[in-house]
Amino acid sequence: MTTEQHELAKAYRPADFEAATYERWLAADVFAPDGAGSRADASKPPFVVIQPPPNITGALHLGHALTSTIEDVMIRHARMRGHPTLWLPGLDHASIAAQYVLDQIIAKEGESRESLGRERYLERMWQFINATREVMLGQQRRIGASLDWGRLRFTMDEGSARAVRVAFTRLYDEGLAYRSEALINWCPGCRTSVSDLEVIPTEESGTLWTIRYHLIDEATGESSQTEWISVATTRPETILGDTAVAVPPDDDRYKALVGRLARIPFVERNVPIVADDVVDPAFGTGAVKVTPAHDKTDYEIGQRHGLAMITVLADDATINEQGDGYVGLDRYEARDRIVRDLDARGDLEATKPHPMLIGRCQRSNDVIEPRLKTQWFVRVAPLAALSLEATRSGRTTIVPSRFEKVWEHWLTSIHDWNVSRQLWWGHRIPAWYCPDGHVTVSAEAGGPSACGTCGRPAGELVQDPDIFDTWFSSGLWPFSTLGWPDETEDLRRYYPGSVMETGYDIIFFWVARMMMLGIHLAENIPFRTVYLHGLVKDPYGKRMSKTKGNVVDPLHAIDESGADALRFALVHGTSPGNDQKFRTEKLDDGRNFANKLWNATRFVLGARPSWIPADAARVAPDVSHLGPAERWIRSRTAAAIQAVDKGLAELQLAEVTRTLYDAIWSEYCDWGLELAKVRLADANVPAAAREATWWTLVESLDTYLRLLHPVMPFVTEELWAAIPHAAQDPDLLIVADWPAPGARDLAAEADVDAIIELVRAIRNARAEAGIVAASWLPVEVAVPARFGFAFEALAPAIARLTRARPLTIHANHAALQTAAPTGLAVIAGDFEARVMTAASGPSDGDRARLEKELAEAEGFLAAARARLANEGFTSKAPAAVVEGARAREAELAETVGRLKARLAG
RNA sequence: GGGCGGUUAGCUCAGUUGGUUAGAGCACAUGCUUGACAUGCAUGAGGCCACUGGUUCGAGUCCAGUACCGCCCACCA
Repeated sequence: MTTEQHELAKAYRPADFEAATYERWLAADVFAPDGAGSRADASKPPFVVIQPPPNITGALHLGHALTSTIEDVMIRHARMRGHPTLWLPGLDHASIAAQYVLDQIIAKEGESRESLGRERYLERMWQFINATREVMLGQQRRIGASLDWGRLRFTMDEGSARAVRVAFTRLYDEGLAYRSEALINWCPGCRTSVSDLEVIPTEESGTLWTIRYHLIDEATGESSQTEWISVATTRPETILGDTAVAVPPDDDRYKALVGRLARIPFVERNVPIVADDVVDPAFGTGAVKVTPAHDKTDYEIGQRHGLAMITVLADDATINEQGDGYVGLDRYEARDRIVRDLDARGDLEATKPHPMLIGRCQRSNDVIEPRLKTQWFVRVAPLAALSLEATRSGRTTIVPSRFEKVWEHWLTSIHDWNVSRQLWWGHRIPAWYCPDGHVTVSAEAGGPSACGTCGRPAGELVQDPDIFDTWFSSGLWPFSTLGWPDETEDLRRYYPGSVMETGYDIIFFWVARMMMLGIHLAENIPFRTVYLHGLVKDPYGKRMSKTKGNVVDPLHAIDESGADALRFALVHGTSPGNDQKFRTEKLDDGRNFANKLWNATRFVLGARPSWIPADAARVAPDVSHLGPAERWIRSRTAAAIQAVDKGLAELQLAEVTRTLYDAIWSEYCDWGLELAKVRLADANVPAAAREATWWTLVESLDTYLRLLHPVMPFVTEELWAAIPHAAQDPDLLIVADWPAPGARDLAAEADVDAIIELVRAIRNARAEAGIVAASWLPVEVAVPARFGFAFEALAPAIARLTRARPLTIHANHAALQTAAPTGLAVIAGDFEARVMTAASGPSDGDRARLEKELAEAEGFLAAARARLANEGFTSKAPAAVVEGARAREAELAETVGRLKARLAG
């Protein structure tokens, strides 16, 4: 195989290659599990990630970028491990959200839903989404998402449409979907019903009015002027629909009134006084007006007591013909008028401010009105039970597990799902009504040929004008995208999915619905793992929103810092289920890291021993020529592989970036390259050894690029193309093999770590003493026998890093003291050194540093001794811990002794 | 009203099953154009781990409670 010699630019400029790199992946056809460039091992189980299809309403935000990145990390990792991977792209038609956006757009053009009419409105919608579609898909490509574009799906395409029809028909036939009049949440702004989940309880200051309902005199049948019952309400306009007054069952104040009648003002209706447990005697007057058609609790009271249910609001939240005297008034105008009129009648007893929760529409923010409507519902209890069984049995696990509690609670107290919406953009409910009122539900694309009950021809049937809740089609996503209801090869192979990844904010909207519908309709759980990420918040912990103006545009971030930097920033800050605060400085960290890696690679390429050809194929370093530094590098790389594997297995992705950032920057670059640099340039080192050093650098770099690829795919692909490859390597890193775990070399790690500590200590002494950084000074070091070999091997590098000239080695401390009675004293672990300054004896600054070190060491020593003096510790702590404490004590005592000796001398 | 999460350096966050001296990045201070990298290098300063009590030889870590912040759920009109 020929290695494509890729010239590396001097500076890291992501904009110069990211787009081209993505094109190379596309051209190689590596995203699809069965693509031409796939190196998947068909015998391995497929790895399927289910992506929440973003709403086709416009631009993607940071939350989308986070989702795409996390999923791409999972997919790329699985792909490199040789699994056939499926990550299916898609878009959601987002019926209510899309209509809301489009309504605002056409409003600016002076149009409205009504002025356009259904057909033209829908044409306009297609026009709109055709424009946003490419923009949104382009954004996903820019972030590097390796989605299988050949399988792109849209929730309004025919595949989804058919799945919706079949799913609903099946539910209907099984009695799990039904049409009924019930109290639903009505949004006057959107002119549609919405589900309970779409109602946002909002803390607001309202008013609590206490009003009088006069009792009916049992003798005369007339409204009494002396007897009344006082009720408290926050919504006086609903008086018009009152059909009872409810009191607590055993309340002495009201016992005698139960069974009597009260007169509702304005509409002059006589209603019963009933006793009901739900009434709290401590709230308000202890008596409550009952409006069954406009309040959830009242509705239940109404059902229990067989009360009339009178709807007084029209679809636009004005008072309808039931509200005698107030017809046509807006609900709030009617409220004001009614309060005034009550006051005028002398029936307004009290007015006081009242903090309360008001339900607002998630989309339009309009105040939701509960009201009676005939709607389609899905009976979810049996489906919820199946979903609970799936998580309880562990067939599906939720990460993080604390969300299982939330899941349990919601699914055990779930209400039937109102699936019909009085909107236009969406899947039409496949129900037809004949003039006799028969209902025919049909999965046929063209509708039923005749009424299923009486046989009237199709021409006489009228289809339900309503459409489905967006989440109904989203709920079918894991299987509708694989060809369901047909028993396709894809469905067999890729269902259930491996991981369903999304934000915790749509656990009920989407995750629970997929689970319920998947288990029932596709007859298996839709996914084995639910991974929930947190929300991306602004630097102050507030939700990002356009109205707040605190949004960070992912594309802008990519323009500024590169897609890899954005991905790094997002992954670095994420942990399962937890929100992250995002500040743009985080992008700098990612970009700087990529830049560091870029330059490290340039260094390694430039440090190639001249006799190795530039296009040489990769060879493993000759182990017989490895020095301590090389062994250390390899061992640290092996440690990184372990840590990264662990992080990925546990879905602790921030652990992965942390590990790699430290390993690459603080270990490989700061010490690995610095130590190797000297050896590579040292003419005294045999060629074979220098060769081994270089191949070690290449080998570790190669491993780090592979490990980092899932998180930072662009820069790693670009850099990988420039380094030597092994014969079995593919052309592209994206399909290269994931690194195999290697063995640690703890002896080498211990040696080099100790030497690093010495180098740091010498630098510190020099800096504290104010020695000019560039000056070279003689350094004398006492090297304990056990470090002898490693120290000698690394001596040239140590000399360079400490600016020691010459660097003289002594066999023991006594020899050092004799040879170098003066100079800056450096005591680091078992090493002791002297930096020979011109001055003789410890200077004041030197003395201060040593005294500080002594005080510190003495403090630790005292603590160690106290611990060991504690009989409880020595008898109860594990032997290894006690042993460690003893060793620690000895070491500290040694250090203290040497510091004291130095200060005395 | 019920439940969940958070509280560790100025800021953003790590901290494995309790065990030597609590870490990182950014910001800060000082000094460096050291032939990969100033998007950098070196060195340093900076923490009563929210509070109270308990368990333990030993607590940032486990338990109970408190405070504050955030979120979810819920039929006080």
